[in-house]
Amino acid sequence: MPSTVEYENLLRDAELRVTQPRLAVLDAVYENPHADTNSIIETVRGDLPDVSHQAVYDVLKAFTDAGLVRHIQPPGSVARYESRVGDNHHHIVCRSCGAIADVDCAVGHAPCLSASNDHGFVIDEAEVVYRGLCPACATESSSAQSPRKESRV
Amino acid sequence: MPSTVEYENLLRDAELRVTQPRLAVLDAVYENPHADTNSIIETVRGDLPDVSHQAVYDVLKAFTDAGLVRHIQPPGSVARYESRVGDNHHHIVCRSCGAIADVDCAVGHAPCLSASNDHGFVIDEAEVVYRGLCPACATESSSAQSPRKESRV
DNA sequence: CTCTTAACTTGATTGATTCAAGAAAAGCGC
DNA sequence: GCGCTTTTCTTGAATCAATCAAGTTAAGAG
Repeated sequence: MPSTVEYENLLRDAELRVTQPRLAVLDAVYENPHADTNSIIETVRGDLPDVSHQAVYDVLKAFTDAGLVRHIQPPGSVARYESRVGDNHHHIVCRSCGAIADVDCAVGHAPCLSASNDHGFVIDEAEVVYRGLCPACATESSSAQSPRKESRV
Repeated sequence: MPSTVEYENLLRDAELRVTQPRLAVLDAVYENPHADTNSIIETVRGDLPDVSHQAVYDVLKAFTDAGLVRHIQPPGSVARYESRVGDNHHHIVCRSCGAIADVDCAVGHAPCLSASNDHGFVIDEAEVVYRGLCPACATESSSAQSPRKESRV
């Protein structure tokens, strides 16, 4: 949880003006990993009740362009944002509840960058989305041997 | 390009009723790899001008559930569909023009399934999205050495 | 040929995201 | 500190993929 001063420095280093909405959005993204835009808007309004949704959209776009936050788009979900940038990490999405967790690269160095047939494309990045069950949902579906109720999967 | 009879068999094998809209959608997906829903609707209407968009949505969902087609959601794009199913292949998306191509697994067997820290998730699939430049856009941006104009990347 | 059920049509609705125009305020130089 | 310029924010509307709902049609079983 960086301090306000640290947030201000982050903004200034990125050559972005320091404003209340921006500080609040930055804090919201740091405090809520993988939050969607709407959650961020609500979190921001906890501090600044009158911030417009448009401002948050604008700020998130500015942050993404500046590399301050990362914009991810898990299949079946709306846009989400995270503060962890600069490393090559991926995500796992729970099929059942949609929970998202960070996953470091399996192999130390960019793992899947070597495609077998790249069709002449110049590949510079590989993003991996793992699918599976989060601990809670996995426990639920495997331990719920009693067929009394449909386990929501 | 499978024949109509082959399409019919595909449908029957999947325990789906054979209808004109379904045959047309199936053909559209086979003929237009990675087409988005709207393109499919337009293609289908080339054969059957009065098909409703809702029918196409319904059919695509039924096909996806039955495993006849695969539903993909490249970041920054609407839903797309492809007929290549059953193998573990991935996609490369051009940053510049959005073109999509298939990419076989780098390593023969599910390449990135071994995450270093899975947070207790039970991982059963890994989908890789490669980002880069398609041959056309790569040529454009690298051969344009003259700095007269901003190369759009 | 009839019946049942799945599929399709029509029309409205949702909801994330974007667009547009004007008002506010950040940070510059003075 | 003070005004100026530019960016940022507010307000309000629009877009568009996707979904929902209710009624009609037609596929396939018997």
